[in-house]
Amino acid sequence: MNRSELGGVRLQGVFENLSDQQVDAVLAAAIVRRHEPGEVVFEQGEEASWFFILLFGRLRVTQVTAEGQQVIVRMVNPGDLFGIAKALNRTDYPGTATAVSASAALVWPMSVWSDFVAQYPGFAQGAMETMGIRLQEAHTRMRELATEEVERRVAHAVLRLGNQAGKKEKDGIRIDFPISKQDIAEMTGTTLHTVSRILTAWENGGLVVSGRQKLLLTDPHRLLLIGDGVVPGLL
Amino acid sequence: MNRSELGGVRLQGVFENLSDQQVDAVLAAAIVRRHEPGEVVFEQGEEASWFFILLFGRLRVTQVTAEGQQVIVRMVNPGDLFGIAKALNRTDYPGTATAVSASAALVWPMSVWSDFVAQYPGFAQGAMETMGIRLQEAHTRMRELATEEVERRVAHAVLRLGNQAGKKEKDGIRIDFPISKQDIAEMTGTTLHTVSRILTAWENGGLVVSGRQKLLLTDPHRLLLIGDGVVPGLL
DNA sequence: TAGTCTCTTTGATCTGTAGCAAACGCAGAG
DNA sequence: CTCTGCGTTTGCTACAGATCAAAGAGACTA
Repeated sequence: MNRSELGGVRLQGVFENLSDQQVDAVLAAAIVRRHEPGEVVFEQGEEASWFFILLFGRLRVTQVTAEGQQVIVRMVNPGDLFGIAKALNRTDYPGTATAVSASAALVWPMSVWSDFVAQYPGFAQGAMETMGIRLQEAHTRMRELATEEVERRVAHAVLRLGNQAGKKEKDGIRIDFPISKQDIAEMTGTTLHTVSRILTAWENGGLVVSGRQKLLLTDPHRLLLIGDGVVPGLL
Repeated sequence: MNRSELGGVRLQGVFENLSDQQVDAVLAAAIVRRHEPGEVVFEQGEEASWFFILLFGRLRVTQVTAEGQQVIVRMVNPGDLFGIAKALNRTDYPGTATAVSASAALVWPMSVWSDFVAQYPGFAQGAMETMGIRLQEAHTRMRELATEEVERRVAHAVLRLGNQAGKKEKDGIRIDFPISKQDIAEMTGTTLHTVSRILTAWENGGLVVSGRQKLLLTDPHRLLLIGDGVVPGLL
């Protein structure tokens, strides 16, 4: 087994440039934590005492506005480094991480962060890479929110979900964790009502099959066309 | 003079942990480039051959969507590291940087990036800090775009401009570079028409004085209250 | 000083999407 | 198997803000 993997999970490059002994040392400093669906891994504003790599399962990272509206910042997928407040120069977590399916993560005390950065060049590099990816995703979503109408944003959102957490089935791509209309609304800056209307229109058009917390993309290609505005949209 | 400054400009921590000799070596590898208002420093999609630190002036970083709509991703202020495509693992620039006032920047060939990262721990650290700040800003704007109505977003945008590029005058805070309604619209995901209406309402309420590419914040405190939704807004 | 260009203002209309309200239906609990 | 709750659907209404249109006003140019 390649040491930059663990149980078949690619660890987002963080261990890429480490020797086997180094990987062992890093892993020795970690503990494993399991979380059931709905469990909170860490909470917005809480002191950032730990950072994590997700081994399996799925997390949702949210922020709440001053008025109490929730926004889903991103989903955390297996192999992802998360809870890295230190990389943002913060002492508290800027968001709340909640398990949406049964999950397990490697956990390190934040106190070892600086050591890891100092001792393992590949670690700092991996962390930077993670941030680069997130920054580009954030810019993409900013652009979408600023310029696209709701239906296109929803199309892009479900396609992203399909890429990150899609399980290929014979009749389409199934989103691999329970996802509600409310969730999709919080990813796209709209309401669950509008999401519901859009998805029923898509279902009638044969683009998706959606049920209670379930979503199957039956025609990703046409969804992409809608997302990119090449094609009018069904609502 | 502190070596982490240059001409009084704080260089965003990038040189923070370097010795004087190291700073000299880094500076020796740089050239200086000047740009007049309207000049393009680098263009979206272009091969990323250089990275920069702004010495003085002001730049606007934009992205254009497939449909040709422009979005202002951020403003670049003196001391800021920018054009760091390498940190995003990219070979091209993801956006276009345009000078909005007479500017000068230190310029390094991108080929030295890896050397700097390898040789100067403080450099990597500074780059990471830069990305951390940008990531948080991007999340803030995502949240705003997803949850706030236009007037509040515009309030937040002009306050940000005031903080980054505000010159204190006796009757308020002047935005230190030419800024059009169109610009503000592209920062907030709206149209110049709506921005114009909002600003005239604010001007009537004594919150700002706005002219052709000019903006003076006369009551930042009330603007903050509007931005945070504590107070209704004037439109 | 007139002329032109670009940025800005303002009015009138149109519409996408939020908000409200209520019914529906699947899924787990007892 | 029924009860209960939460996620969902759907109709109706309201309005923020986009769009369309056109005039106004600084600022630079000849």
